[in-house]
Amino acid sequence: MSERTVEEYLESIGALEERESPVSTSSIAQVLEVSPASVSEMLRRLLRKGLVEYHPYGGAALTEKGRRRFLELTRRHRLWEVFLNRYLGIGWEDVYQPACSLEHATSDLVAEKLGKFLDNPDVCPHGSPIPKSNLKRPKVPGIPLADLEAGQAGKMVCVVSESNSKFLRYLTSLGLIPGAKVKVLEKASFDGTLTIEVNNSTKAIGREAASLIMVEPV
Amino acid sequence: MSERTVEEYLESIGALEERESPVSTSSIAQVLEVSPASVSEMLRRLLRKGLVEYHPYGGAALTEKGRRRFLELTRRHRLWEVFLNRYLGIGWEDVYQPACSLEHATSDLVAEKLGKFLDNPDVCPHGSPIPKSNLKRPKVPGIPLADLEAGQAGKMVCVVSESNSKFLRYLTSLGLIPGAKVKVLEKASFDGTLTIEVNNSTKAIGREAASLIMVEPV
DNA sequence: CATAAGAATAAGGCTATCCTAAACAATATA
DNA sequence: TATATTGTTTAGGATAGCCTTATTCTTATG
Ligand SMILES: [Mn+2]
Ligand SMILES: [Mn+2]
Ligand SMILES: [Mn+2]
Ligand SMILES: [Mn+2]
Repeated sequence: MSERTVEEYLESIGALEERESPVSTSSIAQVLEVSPASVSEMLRRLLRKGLVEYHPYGGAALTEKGRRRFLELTRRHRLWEVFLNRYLGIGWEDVYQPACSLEHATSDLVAEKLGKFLDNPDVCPHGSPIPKSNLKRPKVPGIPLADLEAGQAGKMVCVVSESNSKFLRYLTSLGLIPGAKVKVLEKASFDGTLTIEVNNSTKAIGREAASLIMVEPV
Repeated sequence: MSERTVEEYLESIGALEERESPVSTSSIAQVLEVSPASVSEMLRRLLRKGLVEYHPYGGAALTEKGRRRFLELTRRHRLWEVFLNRYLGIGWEDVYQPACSLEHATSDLVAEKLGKFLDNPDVCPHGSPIPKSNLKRPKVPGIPLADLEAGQAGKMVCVVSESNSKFLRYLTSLGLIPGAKVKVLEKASFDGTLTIEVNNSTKAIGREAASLIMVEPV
């Protein structure tokens, strides 16, 4: 019985709910790289288990029970990311995949002890908030860097696409890591390409990429 | 596809090979709590994958490839046990189960970094040797405590039944943990029950239990 | 050596998860 | 509003694992 599969579905749905609610079959299919037909089938199964609300052709939403499970998993995922990064020295661009496996192999006891060992950190290496043991849904903070105007400055808080190694390596090369100070020098009115200043050096970044970076304006 | 299942089979077979070679269908069935028929089927599957040698009615043995996979998994399992025990403070009686899940969720990179972080320990919390990265099969050291004669003394090296929490808690209560000095004061000729001295106190232990404790005679 | 007991496999079935192709619903567009 | 496009579900089928029951091997024993 692959409990694992159910958990991956819950995680996708939970993450997608930040942007889209209810969540469409096709979004889930895309994230999980699975056919829409398989998703339909699974949604019926999750409905029977009381993990999602679901009306055919109407999309899905986590129930209270599903949401709790989702936050538990997110907490575990991000705690492992912190461990892998801080203690094993694995770069932020490579922690997502291993954490995505480890999260499913983590008992309540291990999760609790791991949290204590790491001193219950507030954020993962990508800057995303770690749900507390009380399992309140944490607020993703900040606004997209792409939304700043020329002249505005901000402090980077987190990145949205945590599993894309190539993108994260690219950000590292720009000096764009959580906590970095960014100032927008110019914003192309044509396509929104930004000229920014990070660490006293000037860089360019496309609108698409800049929309995945969350900053707190200062 | 549950790679996990294949791995559990390899681990059982590898462990059983210490005592029995080739390994019988029924032993595997017993360890994995699965029907003999299921084992037969799985052995054919492992054969096709080149992980075991297998002749119907003739039992199974790991191939070179299977053995390598087995040692890799054993190494991961025991490294996690060390981590759980040493850093998360989970007792030796409770580390087996979580490690048995984590081992399957451990990439080569994480295994290597974890080994380094832990300083490549030689043994797990139960005293069992941890295969090195070079994957040579380590020798289980010592002889059963049950084989000592009255008057003989030894140093405990490891325990054989690592997943039996109740047994391990019992040993803890006797002061029998790896490294402990034991002296056999008496050995009942009737059923081999031992009277032993550990930590300057006298205890009794049955032959059955004493046969699961490995000691180095001194 | 014949046979009974025990071990292993074969046969037939079940569920979870995935797929493709076909049918159907919702929506956007003319 | 009719129609084309797009999204979703159904139908039908596959595979991995597991089970139970029946059959076939192997081995121990008289
Ligand atoms: Mn995962
Ligand atoms: Mn993260
Ligand atoms: Mn395991
Ligand atoms: Mn151990």
